[in-house]
Amino acid sequence: MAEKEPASRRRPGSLSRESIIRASIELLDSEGEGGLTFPALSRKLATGPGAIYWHIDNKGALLIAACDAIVAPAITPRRAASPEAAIRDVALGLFDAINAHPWVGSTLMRAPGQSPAIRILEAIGQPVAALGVPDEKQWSAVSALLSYIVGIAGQNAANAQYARAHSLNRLDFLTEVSNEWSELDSQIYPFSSGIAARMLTHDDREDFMVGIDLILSGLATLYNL
Amino acid sequence: MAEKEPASRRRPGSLSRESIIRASIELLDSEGEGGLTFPALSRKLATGPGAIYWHIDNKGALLIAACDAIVAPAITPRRAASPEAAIRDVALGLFDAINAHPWVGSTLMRAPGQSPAIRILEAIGQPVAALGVPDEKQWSAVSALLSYIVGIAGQNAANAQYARAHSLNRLDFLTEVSNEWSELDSQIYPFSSGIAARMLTHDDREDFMVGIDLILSGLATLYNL
DNA sequence: ACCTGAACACCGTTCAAGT
DNA sequence: ACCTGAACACCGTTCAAGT
Repeated sequence: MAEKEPASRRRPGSLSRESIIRASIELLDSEGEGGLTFPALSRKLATGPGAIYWHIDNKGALLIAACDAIVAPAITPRRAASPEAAIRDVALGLFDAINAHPWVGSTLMRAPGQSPAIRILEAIGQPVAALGVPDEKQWSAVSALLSYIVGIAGQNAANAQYARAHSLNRLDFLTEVSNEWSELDSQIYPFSSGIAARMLTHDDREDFMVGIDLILSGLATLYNL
Repeated sequence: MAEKEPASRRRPGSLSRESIIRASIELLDSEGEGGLTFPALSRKLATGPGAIYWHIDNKGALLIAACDAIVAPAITPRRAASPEAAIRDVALGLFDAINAHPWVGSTLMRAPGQSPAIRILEAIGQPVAALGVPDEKQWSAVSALLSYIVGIAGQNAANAQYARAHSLNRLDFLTEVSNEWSELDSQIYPFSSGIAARMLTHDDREDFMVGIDLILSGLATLYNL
């Protein structure tokens, strides 16, 4: 029992990759995207920036690791009734996770091909294949779903970021957007000015799922599923 | 003819909002997303940072203005044969513009509700309405298309950014991604490791249009168009 | 092996001073 | 009205020195 920990005795709460990631997530959640800085992280961990660099490569890698720690549990597959249901589960799990941690949205967007994105690719790819989409069409189908999800994620993140920066709650934010749009010249922007009112009452989560359903429906039609 | 210019005689090539935006675009195109800095911009314009701040609010606004200058001409509506064709025109115009100016992708993503995004909303909203999508479903339909486009845009930007940072051309970049994916454990990542080979030959532009067609097809099915 | 913290290079923004 | 450029606050990263 003297050497349970790998080759070292460390003061309790000492640094580790995991503790750094945990502290980063807390900082990002409480302070927003701009909250993760090395000074702030060093303070929170009661250490110097150099110590952090011993455990991680750089800030980008830290962000991706933090993102991965949120994404992975959000998309763990439940037993779903059908491939469509599995895809909806993954999508909803991600949407809710990103809603709770908006910074995940912008990180996800800036890190295609990295491990969080690959997890999602896989979680969507398997049910898309099970759906019966022809082999050579699977990539474009999965890519469309992934891009759509990431697009929503990024915009939600940007909206949350804006609202935070101006310390607006959701309703105030929506009211502001709605007012701006309704003031657009209705000759030049008939659609945007006309849709402004609906901004106030729309449900992000429902709208998100409509997009998923549109793509799933398109897959069924185009490939006779 | 003495007072053609508004209330001032300026040395040729003097500062103006337009000249600043033009220089910014040149910098972003030639140096990538990180290329737009006030030191670099000041040097290019042979002035000091303070002078630039006389004409623009801050860096964010400058990025959005530069983005807008690319987006606006990219989506000017041609006479299209059908609403579907109009939507495809807008989507392709944007895709090509973002391909030529990858930084537009990440800027677009970070500025929802701003003028570049509203232009796109309008350019897609009008044909979606003309398509016959019921009034109360138009927002979710347009939002889905917009999010998909923005999602693709952001990922393309991130990929271009990565390739530039590692000075890889497109083929080298794809090869690297393909190799990474093919080395994934095929027990845990059957889809991703299986699709790796296709990475090398896929056509971004075609895949992008498949996504648009999936959504359009979904609209036709769900709303009996 | 792991941590400390000063130092470096760089950046966005401000502002008193000029014309 | 418009420009100059020094100064400020802040940040990511490095590294010689410690334990």
